[in-house]
Amino acid sequence: MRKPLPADWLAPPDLKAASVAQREIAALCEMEDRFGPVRIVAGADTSMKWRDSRGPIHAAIASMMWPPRDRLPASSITAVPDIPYVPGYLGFRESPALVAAWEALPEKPDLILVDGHGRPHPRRCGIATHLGVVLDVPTIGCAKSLLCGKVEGDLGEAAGSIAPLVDRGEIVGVALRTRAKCLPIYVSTGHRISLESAVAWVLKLCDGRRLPVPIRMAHDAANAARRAAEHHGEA
DNA sequence: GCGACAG
DNA sequence: ATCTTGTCGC
Repeated sequence: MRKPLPADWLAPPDLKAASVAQREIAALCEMEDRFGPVRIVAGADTSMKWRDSRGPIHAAIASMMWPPRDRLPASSITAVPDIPYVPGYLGFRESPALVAAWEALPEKPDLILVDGHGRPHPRRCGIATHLGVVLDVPTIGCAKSLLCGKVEGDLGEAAGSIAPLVDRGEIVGVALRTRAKCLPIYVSTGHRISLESAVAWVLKLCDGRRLPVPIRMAHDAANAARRAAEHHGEA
């Protein structure tokens, strides 16, 4: 059994305490491969009303069997976050709902691709790292834009091209051209996986798309949950 | 002090 | 973070 989670890791009283929690989580983040055979791979994402940073969010985790890629029923839940969106604190806004979605899953995934950064974060604790350490599950961060750091060198035009993402002298991730003639995505270690393995998994799961299929699946499931809630007269 | 800022 | 329609390129 694991040690019980510090309350501040998911519900700190203020952003000061949140920053302390992020440094604690970052210290426990593992950037080496530590997982067995992957039988189920998942994507995690949330949806909300446009520009409504205070209302409810809809979190979803969508899984597929690996390697046959058969999709499993997604787990989605609706909850009101403790905080609005604040750059650098996304984990505290979305992780509690994603943890609830995880707990509702009949079969737990062996690897989760998270919509957002892992290591490329001011305190090295993006949502992918946050969720990975809290759940003690291997996670990969996949973001569509930068929070911090800069891409070094030139990114090739071909699909599969990578360029290091450096922040304060540290390689925290890579810009990855998952598809020719598309903007790159930013891939990073979330927890219990190396950057090299993270890139390999993302490429395997993109299937001609800019974003990995599991993330797209989670995105669709979260949107479906939001529309279902709106259809019931909420918000 | 100023600017930048995942979702 | 969302939504819609048309349009363009491979």
